[in-house]
Amino acid sequence: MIYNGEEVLDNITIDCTIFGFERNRLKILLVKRDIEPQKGLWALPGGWIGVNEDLDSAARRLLEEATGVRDIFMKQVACFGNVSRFPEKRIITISYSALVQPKGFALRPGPDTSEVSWLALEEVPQLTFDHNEILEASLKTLRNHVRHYPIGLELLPEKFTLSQLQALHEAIIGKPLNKRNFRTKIFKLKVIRALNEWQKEVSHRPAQLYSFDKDVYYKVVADEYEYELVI
Amino acid sequence: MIYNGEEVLDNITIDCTIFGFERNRLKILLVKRDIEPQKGLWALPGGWIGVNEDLDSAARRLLEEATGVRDIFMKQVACFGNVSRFPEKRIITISYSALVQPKGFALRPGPDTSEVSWLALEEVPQLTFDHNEILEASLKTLRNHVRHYPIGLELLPEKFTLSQLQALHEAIIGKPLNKRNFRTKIFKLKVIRALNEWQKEVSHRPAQLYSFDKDVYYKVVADEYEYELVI
DNA sequence: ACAAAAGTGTTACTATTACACCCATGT
DNA sequence: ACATGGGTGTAATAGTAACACTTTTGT
Repeated sequence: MIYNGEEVLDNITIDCTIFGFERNRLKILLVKRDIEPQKGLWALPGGWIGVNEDLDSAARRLLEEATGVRDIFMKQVACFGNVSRFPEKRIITISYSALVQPKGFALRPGPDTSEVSWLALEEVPQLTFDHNEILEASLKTLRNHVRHYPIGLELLPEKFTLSQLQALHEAIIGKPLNKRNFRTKIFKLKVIRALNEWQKEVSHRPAQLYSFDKDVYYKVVADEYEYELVI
Repeated sequence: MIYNGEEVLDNITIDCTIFGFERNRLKILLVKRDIEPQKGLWALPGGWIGVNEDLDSAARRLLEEATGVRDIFMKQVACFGNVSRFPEKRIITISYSALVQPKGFALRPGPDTSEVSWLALEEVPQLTFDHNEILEASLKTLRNHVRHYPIGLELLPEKFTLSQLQALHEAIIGKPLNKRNFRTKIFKLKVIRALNEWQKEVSHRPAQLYSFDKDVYYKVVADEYEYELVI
């Protein structure tokens, strides 16, 4: 099949669930579909895979074309391919997901989309096809991840306060955490480093700023590989 | 594309990584490929997806056709689709995985396979295409699972000893565990129940037999959903 | 009596939880 | 002075890790 001048696989697509964190809310990057079917509905950004394109590269290209968001590290989440998920023909969709800081990207709609925007998780409307399900799956994966691994390097600014980090965790898991105990836990992991800097111009005691220690962070995240029995 | 009289998608396949546990060794269900290309090499069981078949159903059907193993619960693991992974044309493979007790199944090769067998993990040879990678991915997922959730209901006989359960954990994570502490941990989870029965005809003190409490087991495994922050 | 594997007691240490409290800033 | 969040102390409880020891069977 030819699409926008390129030869693409005609029965497989990629869709991306991009999470952002802004003003203490978890957000999702969505596009407004500008072609039939389901024109006008919001959708996860994605599209067709080129015949000579690896899956990860296709995901990167498609995300950039549809939204302008580029150079981020996405991970495969799952594959959706039931017979009835798509109205006209059998299409199998591979979903990818990533975490980013919305502030860092200039959004720009692609050829098939009229709008691109970050929507707060609680305000996500009905999406095209089975995209709500795909989003749910990514969210579940993210929530599972945050239980066992540190998070935030991709979602927070370079320098952040402990309250921001806590708010991020709370936004993801959807419930409040105890300040004292949250801090103890985070410090124990040694993934963040206190800076000699403080918040400015806030009408309360300024919070100290922290940064992730990237070496430690990546090592801890990667110990998906060093197994102890936790259960 | 028509395959064995059925219309199938011509660029997507499913392959299954089935883990078994026997004589304290982790085993993999493999088939010997009997068609070109790569005839004679061992492979993960799988095949083409029917045009009117959901992914999960296709996985079940394909596993049964290729090996005789049926009625087991498989889970999707990942999707492999790089351009060069398959020699002749672009094929995308969705991998599924499950845990079973080898004893329970009569193996029977399918139309394209000359042999079916359980091979110990350490003895898995070079497989067709990128099947070694697919197996690695499933193994990694299994190892990750066993860190956080109880395991064994599908892999052990109805009644088992604590040493068997420990050996299973050791086989999966690949290192020895302390008996005392393993037991304390397992009991704390409340997923197993002591029976009023003991091993027979062993030349040492007979071990007590246990069973999984299925209700509790499934509840604990399913609390993928009840998030506390563990990190 | 001995080998082999099953099974238990105990202790030092670390982590978790739940509170209560103090601190620094802008208005 | 006070509201607002930032930040700390502490004590009871629970979980972890390591090691030594006892028990029950067949030979």
